[in-house]
Amino acid sequence: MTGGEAETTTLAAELIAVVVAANEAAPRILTVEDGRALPSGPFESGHRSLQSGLRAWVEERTRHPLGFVEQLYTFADRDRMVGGGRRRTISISYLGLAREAPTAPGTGASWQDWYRYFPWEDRREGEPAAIRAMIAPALSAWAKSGDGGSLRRERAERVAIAFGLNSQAWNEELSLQRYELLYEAGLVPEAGEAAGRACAPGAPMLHDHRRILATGIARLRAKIKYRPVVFELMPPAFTLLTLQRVVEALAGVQLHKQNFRRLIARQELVEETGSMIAETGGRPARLFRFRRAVLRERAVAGTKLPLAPAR
Amino acid sequence: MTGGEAETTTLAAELIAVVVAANEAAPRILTVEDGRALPSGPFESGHRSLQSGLRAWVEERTRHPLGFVEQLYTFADRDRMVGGGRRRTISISYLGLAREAPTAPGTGASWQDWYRYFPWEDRREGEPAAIRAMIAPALSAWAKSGDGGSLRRERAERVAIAFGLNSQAWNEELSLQRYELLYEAGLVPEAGEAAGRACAPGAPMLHDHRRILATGIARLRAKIKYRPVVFELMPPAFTLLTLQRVVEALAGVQLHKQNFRRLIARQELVEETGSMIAETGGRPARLFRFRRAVLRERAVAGTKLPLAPAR
DNA sequence: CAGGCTTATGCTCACGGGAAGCATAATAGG
DNA sequence: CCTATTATGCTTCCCGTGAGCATAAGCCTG
Repeated sequence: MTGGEAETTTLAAELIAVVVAANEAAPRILTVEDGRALPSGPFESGHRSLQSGLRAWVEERTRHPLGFVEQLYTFADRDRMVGGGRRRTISISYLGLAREAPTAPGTGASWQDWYRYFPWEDRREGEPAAIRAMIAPALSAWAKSGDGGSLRRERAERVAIAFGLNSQAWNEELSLQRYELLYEAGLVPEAGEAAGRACAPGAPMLHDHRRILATGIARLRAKIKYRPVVFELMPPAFTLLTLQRVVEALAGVQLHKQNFRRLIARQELVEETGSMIAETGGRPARLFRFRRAVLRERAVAGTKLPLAPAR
Repeated sequence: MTGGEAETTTLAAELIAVVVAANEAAPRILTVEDGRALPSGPFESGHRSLQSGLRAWVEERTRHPLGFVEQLYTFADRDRMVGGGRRRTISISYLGLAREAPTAPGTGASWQDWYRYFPWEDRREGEPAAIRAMIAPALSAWAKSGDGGSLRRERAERVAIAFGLNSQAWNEELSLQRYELLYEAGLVPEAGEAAGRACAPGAPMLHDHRRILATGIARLRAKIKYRPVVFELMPPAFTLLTLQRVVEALAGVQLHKQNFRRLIARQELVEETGSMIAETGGRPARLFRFRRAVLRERAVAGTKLPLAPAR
């Protein structure tokens, strides 16, 4: 690993995208293969950079520019036989934010609610019944089945922290850890345990795409706490309640309304459009727009949302 | 980017490591080429995974295990001619934490203070003279030289935020943004501007290695605020002042002593070894060791250091 | 048209954590 | 014994956050 170009291995590179949109009801993700895979494809020599290849492709499908793109993680697949010899694939995953628009027909692309794949991540209506009824007991059983007391204790501790059991607080950023625990415990179909084994609710995906999606969820949930990225998902004008609903949909938790407004107001993230909207049957709400100026003012500094910092 | 294995491009993959150690005086980084480059090398087919290749190599040189390894960023180099055809190199950079130990002779590896490359990042003694005397004026001139008022304003704003000018607070996590500004403004040798142009102080590195190092610094400075990673850099037993000095060396700022201790104590990150040490000429200090148990207890949860969260 | 329902907004209060500083203890060196 | 230096305990002020109370302003129903 010192001298420059020694016997380098022949490799292929693949880009995988977690493209997120959102409405008040739920975050949405762009999928292919009838909802069973994330959009992905080879990194080609024509691409100027990793990111530009990804951008061009996604924008073509969604007909909307990706407002925000961020690298998630890079990993090397296990060896795969190609033709006669060995070749490894390096997969580079990205998180992108967009506005939902009809997908181009014939591409197999479609938008899906992300809680379809992770029902246990949605705590807006309180703890989902499936956690207490199935996931928690199954994970406890798995923890108890470990060899040796220290392994058992460690597993039990990880489960408690990740799922907020035993008086631990729920931390919405741990979506990846939760998926990994379920995988290790053989509670998701992707783990390929003996057929017939009971699995946690939630639609599976091909390969490790659900794992990548969990990574994207975790990253986005962490990011909205200190960067004004939610607005990439909002329409040009919106009410404060709509904004709150979208944040809640992403975070999977409910927020205190007055405090949410106070925080948004104090940071001057939005400005009034001047118009009002009355479509909810209640008092009409003012419409706001994102203050684009904050992107410059705080290009690198932060913002805050009323979600407790990750413990 | 839909169908699996279309015309994939032939690629090479390279691993680049930012390996950090630290003492009370300054953080140290592992370099090669007489301090002019970061250790790097091809990703070989023998490696089980990206990370394991990196680990093995570094541990061989430093004779110490890497306690903590984290991926930084992946990027694709511009096309490079290899033999007759085109080949692109994908570079995957990593941050690793280690304890400093003599490097194996003959490898060209050596440890260097990281402030040697980034003198402007060290504010432990207050704002370095070079910022006010040279960097700030040069960046202001660069901002004013932009075409168009909005570009000028944007540049001035970026400079002010990154370097804490105009009553902005200094944010130690912005080391990458600071380096990028200096690069854009042609104030570092790597930018390859017309020779003879005045440059900011600080030793340059080959290729884009100083940029990668800046990325590693930013990541580490952010990380120590919510994960107990500092202890990877500490000897088995240490005084609280030593711990504080190391944190200060990494963050490049001074901390309030009493508050630092209170925070460490409250989180139960350390436990007394029982012995004392008197080598400073003052009252003898108690020796502490890291409570390894917190790695399990808070495998995914956090810790806090008395560094203001990134605004 | 009154009353009820729903959503929007303003304001208060208590609590906890963080920033800064005061005060005291314990050692080495002249 | 006095001074310099470092260790440690405690207090005080301030501000952000969490949680609610109260009121405004529409729509809908009987």
